[in-house]
Amino acid sequence: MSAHTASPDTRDDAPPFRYTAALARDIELRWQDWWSEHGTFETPNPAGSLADANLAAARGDKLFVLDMFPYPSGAGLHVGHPLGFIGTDVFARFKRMTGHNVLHTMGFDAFGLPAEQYAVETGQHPAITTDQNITTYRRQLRRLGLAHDPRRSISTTDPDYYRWTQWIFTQIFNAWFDPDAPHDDGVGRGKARPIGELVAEFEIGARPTPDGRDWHTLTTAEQRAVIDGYRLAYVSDAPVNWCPGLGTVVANEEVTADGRSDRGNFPVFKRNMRQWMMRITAYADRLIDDLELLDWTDAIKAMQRNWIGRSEGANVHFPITMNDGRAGDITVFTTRPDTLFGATFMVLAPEHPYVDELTTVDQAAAVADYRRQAASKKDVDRQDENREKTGVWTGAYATNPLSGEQIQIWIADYVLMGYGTGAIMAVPAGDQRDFEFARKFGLPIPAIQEPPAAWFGHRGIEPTIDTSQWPEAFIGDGTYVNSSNDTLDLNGIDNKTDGIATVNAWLEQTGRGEATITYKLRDWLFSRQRYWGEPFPVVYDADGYPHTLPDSMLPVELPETDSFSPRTFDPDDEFSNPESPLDRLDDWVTITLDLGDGPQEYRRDTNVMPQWAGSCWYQLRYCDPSNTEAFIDPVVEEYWVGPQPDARPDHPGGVDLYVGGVEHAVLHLLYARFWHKVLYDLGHLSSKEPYARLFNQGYVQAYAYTDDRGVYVDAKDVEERDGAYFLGDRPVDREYGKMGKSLKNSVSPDEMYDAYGADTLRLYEMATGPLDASRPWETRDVVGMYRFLQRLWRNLIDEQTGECIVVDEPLSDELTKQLHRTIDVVRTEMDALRFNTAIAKLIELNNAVTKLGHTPRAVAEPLVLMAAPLVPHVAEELWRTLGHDDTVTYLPFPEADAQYLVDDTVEVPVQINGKVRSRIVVAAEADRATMEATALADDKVVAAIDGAEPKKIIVVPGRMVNIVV
RNA sequence: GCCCCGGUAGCCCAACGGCAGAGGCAGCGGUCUCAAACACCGUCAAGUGUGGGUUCGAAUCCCACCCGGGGCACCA
Repeated sequence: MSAHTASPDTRDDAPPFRYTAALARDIELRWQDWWSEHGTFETPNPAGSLADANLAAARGDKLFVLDMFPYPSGAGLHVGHPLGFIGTDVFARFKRMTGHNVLHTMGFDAFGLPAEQYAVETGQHPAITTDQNITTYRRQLRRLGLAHDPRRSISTTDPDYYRWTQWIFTQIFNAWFDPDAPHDDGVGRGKARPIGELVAEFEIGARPTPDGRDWHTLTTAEQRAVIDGYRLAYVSDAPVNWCPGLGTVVANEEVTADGRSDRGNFPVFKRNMRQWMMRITAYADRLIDDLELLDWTDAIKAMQRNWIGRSEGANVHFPITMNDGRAGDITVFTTRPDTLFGATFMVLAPEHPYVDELTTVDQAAAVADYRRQAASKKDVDRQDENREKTGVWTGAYATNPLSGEQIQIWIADYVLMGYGTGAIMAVPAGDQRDFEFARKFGLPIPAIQEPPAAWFGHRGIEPTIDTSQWPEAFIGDGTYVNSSNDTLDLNGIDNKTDGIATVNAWLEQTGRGEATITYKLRDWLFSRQRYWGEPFPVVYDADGYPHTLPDSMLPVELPETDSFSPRTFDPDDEFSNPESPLDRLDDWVTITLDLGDGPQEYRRDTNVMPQWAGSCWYQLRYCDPSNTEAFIDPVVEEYWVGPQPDARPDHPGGVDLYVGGVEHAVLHLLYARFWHKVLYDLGHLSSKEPYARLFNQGYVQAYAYTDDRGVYVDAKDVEERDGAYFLGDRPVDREYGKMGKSLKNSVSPDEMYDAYGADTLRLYEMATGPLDASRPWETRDVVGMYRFLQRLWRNLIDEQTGECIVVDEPLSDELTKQLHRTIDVVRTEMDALRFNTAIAKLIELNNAVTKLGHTPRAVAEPLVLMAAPLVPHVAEELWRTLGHDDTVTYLPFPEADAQYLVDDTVEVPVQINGKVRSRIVVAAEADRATMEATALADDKVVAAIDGAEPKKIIVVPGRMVNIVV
């Protein structure tokens, strides 16, 4: 529907000074140059290289507005990308005009898989493609007229930037998590401390070594091993997600629900490998608890809570006897210790280490067979909920610690080794999976709670504790039955909370178990076997122990090489092995350094960091981009992102407004919060959270079309005929989805600049709906905003001569009122990011001016100033035309005079029985009695009531009257 | 299955529990034009997804359900 994007004014007889696309282009390019030359959007800092403390104070209160870090894609921008960028720009510009020192800039998240994949596809070095893409992005963003401070724009690929990413890594590596350390604010415990303090505790014997030996009797290597086991960044040999199709391992957060990589959609396999991990699990509680301090949507908070998956319950020890006669116990994790009396069997994951030691001779063949089957299944398949339950008995028994009964030990693949302890107690009466399993294998299902009558009612059965009558397990609050032993009695308790507390106390008292918490969150797999990322600032000594490099040796620059392509494999080749491109660079890998013990030969780490590393702290660098002494000056940090106790006593600090899509809920947003908290704990930051307020913008969606093979075709080439859609002669099917490359439904902003100009595009994107709503792109609707700008222009400028035609005459009372009401609403709506309603009010005011036939200066000037955040170029031009010579950027936003916001008289509806039957005009401050009397005297009301006696009369002063008859 | 978000005119969207309409698109009629496009002026348009409930009064609050979008899911 390329025809739609042609400019509406293609004729050649347009008035010479009409606001056309060509004129808009001229104005926009001119002002963009002017802003650059004058450094209009440069924002002063309180200290450091960008300091101008006086100017900062003059600008007003600080405000940090941030867009999610864009990846500069090779395809350039489409009109969906800038939705959030324009929103933050309008907000930031508005706030500048209401007395704020606003920090707003944009850099590039240019390391990582997408950038590298693009380079591999195009056969060019990623450094080249990345530079090109950033250049394209900068051009397209500049063309939008975004008021960014260009001095603060950074790229994660700049050595000056990743020097500090590497420095932060060394901070994390050289730190450990002390679960007992009190927080700085005195509330709660658990924080990161420098690793040196741990060493000191071992040395003076304040902390016992893991195996109890005296620290000083350990060999140096043993001491290293102990210390490394505490670090927040550590090398671990554990199950990781190996993705042969990408040639690298990836984090849990990068694996989709169906077991594939979120980049490239390749299969992912669980494999034991030696990899760098980040101990994010240590922060699980704080990452959940501090969500309370954040002004984020409930949806995002829920996603983070869900991902961290904190689950409170108890570990319970079930005594067993091994095949060799040794006594032991199997520990299970349960969230329902109150149902322990109903545990009639136990299920181990097939991989559980005790299986061999428990399986009886009779069952050995069946168990071996089952384990083989389970091993051949992928995790994804094992987790398909609809699968029929399978499992085999090991032949062994455990003792239920509460009932004392002997219960069978089974293995089944619905129990996962990676969660809890890899073993469960099965309570078939109280857990649906266990219920199904017990039914299938004929295991006992004793009732341990009596469900409420309603439960039976819903299922159409009579209340009974004979579970053979039950269609499913009962989960909820019910009165306990069959739940007592000599020292514990739950019978009669009617709710879970009390039941759980009672059992937990008994477990701890008797040593049979203890209350505990488990998490779904795993440690963050941090190394990638790729080229295009930050090298680890790590070398290994002759004994294989890792050392971080001192600050003076940073950055570790990514070595130049032409063989940057990773070794990738058949995506299904599970048993392939990663090969990092840096491994091939022998000259680089081997290095002689003096790390304090004299020159020695070391081997560099050849992994690179994941894409998410650079985005964990970029907003801090925006604050202080050229600091060579620190990643951020503490004074600057406190100014821009420090806590604001005036706003609320427990304000955590962080960016004032962060706008981006919802897709980073458990990736970037979780990792960034984690790094921020570590840096806070180590005393480098005053803020404990990176993003105080998060706003999720909607997506721009568009129709997409598939041909008869189901392949997407270019939406631009599709035509509509008689309600059907065709590509040439071939009919195509219409779909609808997020604009982008994959659906081939992108519209480029360049097309919009050519047809209408950037101001129209900005206005259209903001007018189509509230910022958090997804909306369809309709190119043919854009013209509405273009017409508005043309009318605004025509109200101020003669289209034939280009002269300013505003007149100096007083405003009518009516227009004065409308102006002040508009100001009032526009201020409120812009402040709340509801630009669509602000725009509607401006159009209304402009339409009123149009009707006047001439434009008084007293309305023209505030109209231009109010439009300025939305359409900055044309606003600057009109402001010039009005005879001023300053930029509108820092002019005060118009203020409404309260006296014009109230009416002397109001028209209010009169309802009879809730239906509007008439309207009356009363004084605005008329009291109830006056309104009631006026209403009852109204002709239509008299007629409607028809002599009936009102039963009740409701009067809302200034609003309405309702007469009930 | 569970958790979020949303369903108002042909379309996109407004509406402190109080007159369903601010704005835009499309449609229709007109002005301009040889004609058209552009521009301008005017105009039409739904009773708010469905069913209950609370209330003097419900798009708005509550309950159940339907539809669309997003997230999570043998998590013990």
